[in-house]
Amino acid sequence: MNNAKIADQFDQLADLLELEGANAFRVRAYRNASRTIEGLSESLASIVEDDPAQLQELQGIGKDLAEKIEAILSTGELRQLEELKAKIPADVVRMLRIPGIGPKKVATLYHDLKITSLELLKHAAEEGKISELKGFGKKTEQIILEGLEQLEQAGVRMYLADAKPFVDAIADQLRKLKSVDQVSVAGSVRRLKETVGDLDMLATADDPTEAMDYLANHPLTENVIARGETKQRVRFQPLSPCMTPDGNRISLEMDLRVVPKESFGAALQYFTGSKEHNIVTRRLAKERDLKLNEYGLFHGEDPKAAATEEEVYEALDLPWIPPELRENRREFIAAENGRIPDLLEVSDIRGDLHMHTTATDGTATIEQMIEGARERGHKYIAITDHSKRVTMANGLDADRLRAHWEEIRKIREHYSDIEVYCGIECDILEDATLDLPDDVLAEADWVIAVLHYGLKQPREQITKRLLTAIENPHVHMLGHLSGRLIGKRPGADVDYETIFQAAADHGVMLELNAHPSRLDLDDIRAAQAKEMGIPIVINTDAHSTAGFDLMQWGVYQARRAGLTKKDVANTRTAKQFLKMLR
DNA sequence: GCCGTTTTCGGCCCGACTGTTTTCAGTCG
Repeated sequence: MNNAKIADQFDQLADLLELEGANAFRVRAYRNASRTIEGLSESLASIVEDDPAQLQELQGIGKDLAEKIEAILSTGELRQLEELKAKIPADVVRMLRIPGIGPKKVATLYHDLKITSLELLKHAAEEGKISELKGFGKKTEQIILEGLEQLEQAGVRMYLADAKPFVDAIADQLRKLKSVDQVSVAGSVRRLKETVGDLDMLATADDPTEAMDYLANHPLTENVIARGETKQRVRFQPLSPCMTPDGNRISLEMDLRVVPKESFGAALQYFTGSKEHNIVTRRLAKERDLKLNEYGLFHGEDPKAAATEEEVYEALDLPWIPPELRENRREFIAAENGRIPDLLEVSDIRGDLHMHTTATDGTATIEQMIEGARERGHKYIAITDHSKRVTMANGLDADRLRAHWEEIRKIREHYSDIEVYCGIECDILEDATLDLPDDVLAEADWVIAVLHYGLKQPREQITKRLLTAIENPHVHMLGHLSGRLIGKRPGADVDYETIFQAAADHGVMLELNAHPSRLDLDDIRAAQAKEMGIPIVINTDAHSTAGFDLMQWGVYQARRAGLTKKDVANTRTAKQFLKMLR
């Protein structure tokens, strides 16, 4: 039973309690606990094994929830959850996912109309039975019918890499409007989350009409969902490309908020979120007898801070907190201790240590890759083509690999301003052996060990395979660790705690693969690796020279993990980097 | 259900917008 599953049980219980009309703060307690658990770097199982009393030291976990965690760990389930699941049909919980419909309305539909499935809900709406209920009307019926259509899409998120250029472009367009003063992207895009659900935009203007009209009439806008004095929500036409692995197009929605100039900082702080972060900032305001909202920080009617984020945080006795860290994980503790990290920048990266050439599945030659890396200012690179098991990519056996390295050695003679290492992306086979013999690996400057096949093997076997690689003295780094893709296709089931401990013990580095759909090391795990002192390497896995440009997405992920220049190995000079190798 | 320089009770962030209302509850972020 891992942390994610326990967190999920608490989330499910929160949904069900909400439907039961439980105290809203009790529901929130479960959701808070779930979030705390998700953000934990240590597993609950090992905490309990160590000392169960430590559970109650976790944020938002008291006596009751600590007992529930222990019960889940020992019995594999949560009794209250099983009881409520038996009582309330799963489709009733699914109804909560319909936008505009919440727990109160779902409970009414369930209790008064005995609607127990999505099918019954559809029929009831079509027959006009829902609008007869008190508190419901024709419009609600319409919302339900439309919502049912979109239920498949609900909760679908888009890659940051797809969303960000789009939102940035809209921001630029809004900036050109006469009446608009400042514009900033906000929400999860500003926080650089790896995937985003909807888009948030903030503008300042004395009169919001022009900005709102512009967005409402934008060629990519499908329809306006809501429009008020200061806030407008629109749905865009389905964009391509989109994030779903099966190629579904998704419609994005954007909130545009327009506030007066003098409120820009407070509004940006509010609109950037996260919601959990804001709950804390507002509580901190309250403790100081102040009130924080999107218009400013007020003492009674007196504005204390509003124009910039910096002054809002300062008035709360906090340093400015980078948006990437605003998740109410550890940023407030860090801020109080003056330990907000100086986050990694793209320009800090000096080398890229994972790339392919025409020798296997790359589209550029060795020379072209070296030239491309030089153009981007890299001081060192490793050419790491595939090993033979990856037949699809024309993987290299020992003989071809040695010839390939010989060629690299010849070519690198011509470059004095960039170091080029002879590397290999060596597969860890299903039987927990490596795809190339030790004597070949020993000749390499740089060895990446990766899983490509047998990702569905049980956790024990996957973990054993990774341990084999870590224990091989020639392996320097574990490459895209889990094969994880964002979206529907799950990665391998890995015992991260064991792997990280072994990597720390053996001096093996971990890769943060910068490909936007394959950010293998998520921010929580990257933070954990940092805590354990394991060097992280951010690579692009470039298959062409254009592939080098993916580096920023890995850096964004690293920033969310709170990583600094010091935590990332390939910010070092070539000489320092080589020294770090075991 | 959690939490405590208002610590074992009584709080728990705050405002915009919509739909169904006649002053507000529900939902959302």
